[in-house]
Amino acid sequence: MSDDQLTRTSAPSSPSTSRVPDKVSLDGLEDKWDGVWREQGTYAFDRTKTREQVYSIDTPPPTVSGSLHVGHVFSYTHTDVIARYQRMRGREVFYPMGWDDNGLPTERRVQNYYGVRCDPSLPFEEGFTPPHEGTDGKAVKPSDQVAISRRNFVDLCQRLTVEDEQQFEALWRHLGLSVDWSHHYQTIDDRSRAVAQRAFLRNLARGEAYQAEAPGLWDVTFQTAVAQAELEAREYPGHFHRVAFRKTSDDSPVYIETTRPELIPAVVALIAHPDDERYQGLFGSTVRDPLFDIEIPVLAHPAAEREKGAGIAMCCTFGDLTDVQWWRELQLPTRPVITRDGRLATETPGWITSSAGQRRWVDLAGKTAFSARAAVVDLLRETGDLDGEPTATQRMANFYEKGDKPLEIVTSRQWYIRNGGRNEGAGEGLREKLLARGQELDFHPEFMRVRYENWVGGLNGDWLISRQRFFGVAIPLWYPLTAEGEPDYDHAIVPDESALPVDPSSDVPPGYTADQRGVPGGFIGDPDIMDTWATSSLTPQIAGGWGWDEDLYQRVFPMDVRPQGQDIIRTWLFSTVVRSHLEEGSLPWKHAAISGWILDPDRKKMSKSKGNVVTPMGLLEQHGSDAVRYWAASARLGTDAAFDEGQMKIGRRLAIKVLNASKFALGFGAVDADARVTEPLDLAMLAGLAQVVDTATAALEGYDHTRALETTETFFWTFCDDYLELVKDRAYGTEGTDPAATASARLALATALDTLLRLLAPVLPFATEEVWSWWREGSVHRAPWPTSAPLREIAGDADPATLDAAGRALAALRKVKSEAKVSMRTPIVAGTLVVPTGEQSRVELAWADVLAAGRARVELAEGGLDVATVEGAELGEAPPR
RNA sequence: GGGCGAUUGGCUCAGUGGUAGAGCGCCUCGUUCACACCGAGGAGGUCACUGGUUCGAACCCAGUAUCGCCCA
Repeated sequence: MSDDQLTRTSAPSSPSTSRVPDKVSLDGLEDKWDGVWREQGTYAFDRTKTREQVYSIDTPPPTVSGSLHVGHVFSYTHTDVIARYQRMRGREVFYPMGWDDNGLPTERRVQNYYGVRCDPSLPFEEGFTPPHEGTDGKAVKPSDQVAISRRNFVDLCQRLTVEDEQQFEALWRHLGLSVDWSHHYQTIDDRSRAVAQRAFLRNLARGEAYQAEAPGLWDVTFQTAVAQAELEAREYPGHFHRVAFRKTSDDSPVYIETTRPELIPAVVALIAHPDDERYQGLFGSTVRDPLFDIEIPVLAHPAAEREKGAGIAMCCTFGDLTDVQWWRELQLPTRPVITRDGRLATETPGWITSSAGQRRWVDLAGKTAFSARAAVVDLLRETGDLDGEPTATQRMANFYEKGDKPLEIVTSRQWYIRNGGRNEGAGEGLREKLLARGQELDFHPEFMRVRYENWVGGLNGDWLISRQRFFGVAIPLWYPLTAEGEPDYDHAIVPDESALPVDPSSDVPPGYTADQRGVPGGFIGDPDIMDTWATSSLTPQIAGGWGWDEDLYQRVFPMDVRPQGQDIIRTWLFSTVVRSHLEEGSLPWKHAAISGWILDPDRKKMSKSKGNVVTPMGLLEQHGSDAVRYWAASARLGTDAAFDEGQMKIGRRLAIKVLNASKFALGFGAVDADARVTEPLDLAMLAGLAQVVDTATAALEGYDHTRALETTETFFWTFCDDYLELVKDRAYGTEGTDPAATASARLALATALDTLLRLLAPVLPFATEEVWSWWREGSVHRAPWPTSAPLREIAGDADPATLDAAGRALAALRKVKSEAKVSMRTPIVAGTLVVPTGEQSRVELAWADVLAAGRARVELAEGGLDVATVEGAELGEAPPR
């Protein structure tokens, strides 16, 4: 530590040559340094630090049952650059890693990997052995899957995710993420489940969680309710069917157009726009449907689209969300025909009373929506009420993001959490408060804020959190059973917080005994689990120890930054803001750092389904982790980046350059203790470096790692190509060189290197650490971030332009040789170097170095040209090798 | 349909009012003791388009086109 303090405020201590290797290489640095960092606890979080001293990161927990792809490497590198910078700035960085192993992706992966499926009605089987251990990615057909109990299934989920997590950790370590691996969590582990359940119970106690029997979006494939945040609107092919309804008064036809004729038995009204002149006479009258003799009113509502189809719509239970709106606002009856498996009910609905209608229903009962549609069309052809042929159309339909059938709308009892989507009860004014939270949050880049605002502004309901799945965090409630054996949902039984996590399907609620489960007068557990976001929205609380390590929690919450992708602003970011607002009355973090997409060379988003994903580990091994990190760090937050292996090669080149230039700069042995930087060129270089330090620091403070890297990199290449060449002879102490000038060069080299290594450390942790180990104690990643003050102290009023001018002068000398097609070792024995007007005095300051580096004996003059040139150059003989 | 972002040399991208930049690629040359996973030099662009503001526009304003994304 004292060594670090020394380097920060004064010239670096003397480099020792003993540890500079003869041959340098990037190969093997990842394993070498990961091992050292692990052993020395380089990234261990010191929990004695106070909140002001801590920089805390709410790391995205990757979905462990998926596979990591290049996009993960990309965005996680952005976070790590921030983490490393903040650590060097002196903040104690809280950088945990979580695994998201809760939810449908894990369920599906377990089904495929082990060849099983969950049947909650089955009993637990001790010592169960699954039929498969990995199926090479091939899905086992559902009919061949072995049905097992929920507990057996969950056991397999946890078994598999442990294996996946090991692979993920290995990749992150290889990439060099400076995570404290002792702080890790799984979204399905006991603590996460306890946090999710505790937060839910507190929402419940404050009235922010409520249950409702309401129409909701339902996926018939997965047989679960779906929240607004999980919707995806997609084009879906269908047909418009022009169907005649009959006026009750005179049997004359009223034509409607529908894409879902199978819902005719669920019709509750025909609805047109109140201003639509065509239907003024019909409002208030009734019509009958053509097949089932259901009498329905014709009503007016402004949501009816006049331009669409016939301008009058069939309102059913429920074809789309507009139907739900009409049902609610016009207080229409409920006539559900679609069941939760997506089929029409088997029993004849009570509202179909005519014998003809009942006969027709028999043709439809139990059919899928798709088959029923065909059957209805046949019936309409028979009765002659289908006008013309159905015409093809593309309509927008709502899909569950992981599903491939359009969502149905079914009525069910579900739990909701207030999120500002309904302005009532505990949700009153909530939307505005959450919009204000969005204003409070620093988005990087700033324009990502509008995605948050668009989403919050467009919410049309509260957050539905119940999911009818098996693997997840259970809703921690039981319901008393009445004497008739019916659940009393209004008097939910809650567990004590100290008992969390609970599993209502096996745990017994307070005040009951196990044998009362399912018995009249006894109890029943809520069978559902929570939406995965209901847990993931609490990652700051989970990672921070909310409820089980309050001491830690108060040191890290609210966190400093949430890094994440732009695609989940509406889900993860928003839901986390909601939970933190409800629970803590604050934002969960100060900053949101939003990474862009990785695009393949055709500018398409890279994804597994497109088959263009590259394996991250292979990439790291091929190019080296520093190289891949360089590519990632070259892309700014919020900006999509091309997958560009060329950029990785440039990164590799830079990392190798760091090793080689360091070898040179450190290769002169110890610098005398009384050495001073005195030569104008050396002072100018350090003055330029001071500017770079300021620019890079300001950029990183503003979450602009790209600018920091670019500035540092540009300077570093000038340092290598010009400065090193210019001072080489002097640094070597070539015969006739003033020893003080030699000492000046050597000290300046060491000073600059010390600073450059620290500037590059966040992006190139392996190469910089390797070099640091040659001549420094401890880790560069725990060294202080450089400041410009000590550099300026040395450089005084030196002008960085001196180095630029000297570099251009040297280039002019090189050009002479290049155009003469001779070796750079060839001397220039005569001529005049003419530099642009005003530059002569600068070049003079470094004239001896310029002549030495250019192997030149020429005069110096200035003239009107804007580039330095050599006039009357005479070349000598290249010295023999 | 509304919104956000992008459009600069073959490629990937910097550049927010003052004479167009970098790297890669390309061409030419060079085994110099830090570096051939190298070095040096060079060629290459009417800054998507149309108007406007300004002494001056890649940059500001209005509109158009194309691409990507978000929301309906």
